[in-house]
Amino acid sequence: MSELHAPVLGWYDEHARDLPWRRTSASAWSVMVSEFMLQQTPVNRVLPVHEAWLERWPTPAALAADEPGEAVRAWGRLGYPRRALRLHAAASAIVAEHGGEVPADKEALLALPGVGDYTAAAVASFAFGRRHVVLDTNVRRVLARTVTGVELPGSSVTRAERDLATSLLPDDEATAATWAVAVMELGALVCTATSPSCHRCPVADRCAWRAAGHPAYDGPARKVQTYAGTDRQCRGRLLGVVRDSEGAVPGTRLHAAWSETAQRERALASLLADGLLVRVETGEAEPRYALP
DNA sequence: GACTCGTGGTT
DNA sequence: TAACCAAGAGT
Repeated sequence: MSELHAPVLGWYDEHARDLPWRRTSASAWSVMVSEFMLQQTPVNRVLPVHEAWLERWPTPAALAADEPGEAVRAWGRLGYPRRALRLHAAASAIVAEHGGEVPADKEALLALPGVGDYTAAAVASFAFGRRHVVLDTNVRRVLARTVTGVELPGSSVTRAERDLATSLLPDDEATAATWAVAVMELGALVCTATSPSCHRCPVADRCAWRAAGHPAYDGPARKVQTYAGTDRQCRGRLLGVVRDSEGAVPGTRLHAAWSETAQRERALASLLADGLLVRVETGEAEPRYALP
């Protein structure tokens, strides 16, 4: 038992947020939906969409029976709308291959569309109490600071990092599952990226980064994600036009949404390639575009 | 590994 | 205010 366990578990017991997907009444499907939505997206923006989603599609079968375009529409402005498409595809796979029940095995979860190492471990751990290393940006930051003594983890997960996380995972299955969510919560609420609240941290007295005097990050420059004027912004603008419309939208509407032709055409082509939009032949000269 | 893929709040 | 960042996945 690491000396980090007891204080972190105790802190979590007292300070954990009451999130819908954490309640004992929450289904594995609720947990899985939350994990898809939380990929690169803050909790506060996920909450209302998650609630509406579960009310409309309480099971994987319910979602699979609906059009993928409806998932894209219900995704709203969460961002990265391909996640909506993948969640729909994952629901279909769960119906086709798992009898409509979210699988509990990490390997089975990993085989689903849109489920990577993090999400597979998170669903197995949070929904089914399985023992897995759940390594997200929060956990990586907490371990980087408390154990390694640096402000921030590197750009990608290293072998050493995974070994460290594995060595800290409690042996007992139930304790391991609670530990996973507790470390994550500590990173989300206290050991935050830009302004950590060390005075509220249960392991501040044994934090290597704090003991070293909070040395600043000195690794390679972290990539800054620009947005204005990018293809991503253009795609978002175009998809938004169709998402907020009743039926198929004529190309002129897209033209009005983004004036630069070359970029608009490129973005439209990529949206069609991703399956986020489909071309609807009208018999007229001008094609229309709709959700799939 | 490096890149792409949305959106909006915070500093 | 421009930069930073938020429970990653897929190519």
